[in-house]
Amino acid sequence: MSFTDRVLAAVGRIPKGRVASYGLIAGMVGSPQAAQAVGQVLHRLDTSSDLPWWRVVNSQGYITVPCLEHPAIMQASLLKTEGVTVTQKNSMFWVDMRRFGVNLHHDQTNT
DNA sequence: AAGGTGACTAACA
DNA sequence: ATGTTAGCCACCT
Repeated sequence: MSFTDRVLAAVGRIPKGRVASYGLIAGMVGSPQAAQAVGQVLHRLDTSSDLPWWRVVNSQGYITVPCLEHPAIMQASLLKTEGVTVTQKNSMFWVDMRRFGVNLHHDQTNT
């Protein structure tokens, strides 16, 4: 299974209503230092994909999506739809990782 | 095959 | 505390 496939699988396991950082995903697939590569994978993700790409934000909890196909504002609203509180800070969208981060709280850690 | 890129991070100044 | 710089990793050209 390629790195990409593992990343996609990991993203797919992010529970609804919660978010994960690129770094966390990287760790989940066994490459803690590949956060940027994770972003790379999601960046290439097909628009028609059913993957919950919007549940991924950076380590600070900020939405950093330059992609016009998947605007930050879209990601923000998708998250809100799931019950995630998204705040606007400096014209940027932010999520409190302490409240919605996957690693904290109870987790869904599968295999 | 080699070099450049990016939805990242953590460390420094 | 904020702004910049330097590593890191897999994918694309």
